[in-house]
Amino acid sequence: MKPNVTSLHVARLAQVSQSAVSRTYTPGASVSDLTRERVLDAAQKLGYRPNAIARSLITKRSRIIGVVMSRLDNQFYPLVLEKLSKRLREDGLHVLLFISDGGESDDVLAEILQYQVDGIVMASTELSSALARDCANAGSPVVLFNRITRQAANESHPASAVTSDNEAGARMMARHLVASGHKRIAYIAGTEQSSTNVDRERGFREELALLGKRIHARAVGHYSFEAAKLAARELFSNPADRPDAVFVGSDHMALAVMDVLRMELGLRIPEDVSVAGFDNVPQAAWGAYQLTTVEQPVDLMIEATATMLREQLEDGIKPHAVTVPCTLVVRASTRKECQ
Amino acid sequence: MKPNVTSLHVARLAQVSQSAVSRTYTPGASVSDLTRERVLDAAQKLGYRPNAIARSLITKRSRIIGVVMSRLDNQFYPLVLEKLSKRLREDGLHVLLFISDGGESDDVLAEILQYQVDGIVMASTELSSALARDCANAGSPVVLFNRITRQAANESHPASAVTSDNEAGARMMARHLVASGHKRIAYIAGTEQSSTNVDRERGFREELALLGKRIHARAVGHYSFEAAKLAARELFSNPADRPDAVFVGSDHMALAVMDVLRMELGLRIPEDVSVAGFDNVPQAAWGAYQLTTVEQPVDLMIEATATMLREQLEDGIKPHAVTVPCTLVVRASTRKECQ
DNA sequence: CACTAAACTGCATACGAATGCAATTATAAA
DNA sequence: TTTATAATTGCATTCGTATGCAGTTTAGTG
Repeated sequence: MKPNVTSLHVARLAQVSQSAVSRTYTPGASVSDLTRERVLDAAQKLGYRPNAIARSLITKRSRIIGVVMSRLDNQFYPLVLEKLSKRLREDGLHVLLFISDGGESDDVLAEILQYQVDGIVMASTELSSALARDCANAGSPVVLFNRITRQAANESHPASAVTSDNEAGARMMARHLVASGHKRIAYIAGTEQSSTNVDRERGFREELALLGKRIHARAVGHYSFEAAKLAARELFSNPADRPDAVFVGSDHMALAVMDVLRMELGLRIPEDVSVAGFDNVPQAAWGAYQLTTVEQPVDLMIEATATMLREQLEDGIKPHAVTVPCTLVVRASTRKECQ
Repeated sequence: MKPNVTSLHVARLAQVSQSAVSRTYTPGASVSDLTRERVLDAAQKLGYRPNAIARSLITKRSRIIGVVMSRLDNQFYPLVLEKLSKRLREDGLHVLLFISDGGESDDVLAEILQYQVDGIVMASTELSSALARDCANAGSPVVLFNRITRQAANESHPASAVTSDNEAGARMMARHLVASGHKRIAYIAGTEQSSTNVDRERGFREELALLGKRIHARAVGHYSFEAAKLAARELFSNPADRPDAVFVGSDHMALAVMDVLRMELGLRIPEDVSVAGFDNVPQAAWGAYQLTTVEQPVDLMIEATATMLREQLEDGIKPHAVTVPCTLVVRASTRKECQ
């Protein structure tokens, strides 16, 4: 049923050795043009394709990168995935995808490691020290994407990290909101212990403090659409003390917040309340939202990820952390002047 | 640096043969409890993980499914990907992801086949006959997801297909729009030669005909956000002959259309024009859009895909086509009564 | 207690390609 | 033309695990 054609079959037809066939498909190996031609000819006739599995077994390189994600409902991540996949393909790498909702990340990692992946990109969970050690032992470089652990910055820690400058981004937003005259500025957090949230909240809080302000009200949205709706209802339940601006920890949540403010509470944006987010997902630019936000430079982050993987794979460079700059994107969801 | 621990190392430590180690990790193999325990013990100590690559080489099962996607910007697909990945994992299968923008699907397929995948899910392109043959020769069942070829329905063709009943869905929408009194009904097509568009457009056209109506105006949006905007501008450029409803070939495009109608043309939805889509992506339910649409039952489609793969893998069942029913989801973007 | 069946174990080999090594051939230098 | 050198080639082995086979132990039965 599946009479796999192997390099040996090709070799026989081409009247050369199996080695010659192998060398034909190994860039940089020593084969004469004549031999190569005969091999390719025979391969063509037989419909031969080198078996990547067998190759991996002996080279100890699978050319597979394990990518762990959760929350593909937040458009930020599908875009990352798309670009990452394309970018890695340029380096001859392929993506083995795992969707993990958090809890079972240990199992997921075990499965990934079985496939002898050349590297791992984690865009879902923080990496526990135990897991990081496992990966290091397995010889698989790990890149944390859009998250960082305290240890990752530390040279001795075996995981790299790529993040945008979340703290600086949040500071920009703080300045923007204050400069446009907002007085009662609220914050809706993502997952509280996540590094992105910690950094964004810290930057926001500290910059407000520098400007003589403070976070007027706060709720937690866990980076989830539904939880963000609840958070919005909570923050705006008391009309007497309603925020005049709310900085939301991610666009995904911010869009949910806007829906609640407008549809449920009948508030106008930005006249009654300004809303700002973080990420700059495509929907933030949609006409009905026009969300002011902080852009995370996905392309740069992807490039950094790919570079880091390659460096660690080929040059044995030590894991380290890379941070790329954010940009403020002002749209119509925050008002310019405010009295 | 990467002193891979193999079954042989475990065997030595556990004082058993390598076979015993292998059998411990092979469900259904014959090992005594004592032996298994010793093996697991030793494995634990050494941090052993079976090498999936080596296993695949000999079993000729990689437990990898190649998934080809494009357009992750259309939220429908990330959700499919997420659910598919989770569902396949339940069957012990993993997803090797490829993003293809169309043209290079031949190359992509070649790379996929090198990994000896157990099956392929194509959610990007139609499958050319040549490629289908390649896959069949390689022994990899192919499931076309949300697309179908004429031949796929044919028993002799080597590719399966999972689709929703696009034609019936479009018919529902035609009835809905006519029943609510719309007179000048436009259609914005997706990629014209795609099976989804062909089926949707046919169903829509034919049902309108049954109701004594016809498509009043038509443009093409290529399933792209930007192209849909152009299409909307084109259709609504002449105020004298403006459609009073537009059925858009996908939600992704429909949302773009709504933006143009409201932001650029100052039209009210649904008072001035009704808009309807297809897919029922999460954003369709968002407050600012509330898009009437036809729901494609993703869960059923995923289940059908997983089942089909398993059947073809394990039971050698022939490829075939599965169609699951759609549902009309009426929201606020289409008006109820119209005079 | 004897005897058959079942469960278990280890040996040896296979999966398909890559690669060090030695042998051979082609090329360049003298 | 001769010799030194580089390029090419095939042989044999290796990667880590699964599995048929034959031998051994255990359990089951009368």
